[in-house]
Amino acid sequence: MKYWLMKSEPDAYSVDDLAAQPKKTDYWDGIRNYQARNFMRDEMKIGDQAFFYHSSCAEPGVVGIMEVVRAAYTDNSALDSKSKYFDPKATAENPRWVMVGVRLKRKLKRAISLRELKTYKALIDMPLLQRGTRLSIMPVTKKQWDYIIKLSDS
DNA sequence: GCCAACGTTGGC
DNA sequence: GCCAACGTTGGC
Repeated sequence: MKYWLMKSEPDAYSVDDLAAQPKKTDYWDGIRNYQARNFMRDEMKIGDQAFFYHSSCAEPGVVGIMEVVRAAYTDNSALDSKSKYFDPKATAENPRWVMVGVRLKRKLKRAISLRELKTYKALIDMPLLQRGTRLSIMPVTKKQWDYIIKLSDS
């Protein structure tokens, strides 16, 4: 089982939006970056755990815990000319983009801000904290995962 | 709103 | 296949 961090802008889709879905389950669409797509397509499996991360907002940080409930499948928003995620180069034969199904397990008892994450030596290697990293989906090690869970629960 | 960093595009 | 131009991300 692997661990992940998935970014979303709360103005567009927040952890509370996911919490409001039936069974707190939804799909994670709109990923238009190859490296992030490849993580979903090649490595994400049912049962994997993922942090819900709020980006581009007043207090960026980790806010929730999700579980992958469906492995990668076609992101049809790429084919929908009315979608904001429309990709003119995507075709039915080669849709290019995939999404996964996710379920919110719970919100963290205490959100862990980016500002706080940066203060811990144990997390120094997280890609999230590396200068210039813009990946919207990135792997998290078990150590980092456990460390953040402990922070939020204590 | 600014801007550094990075990814993608497209002319050559 | 190079690389300049452009668009996007995302923290601040």
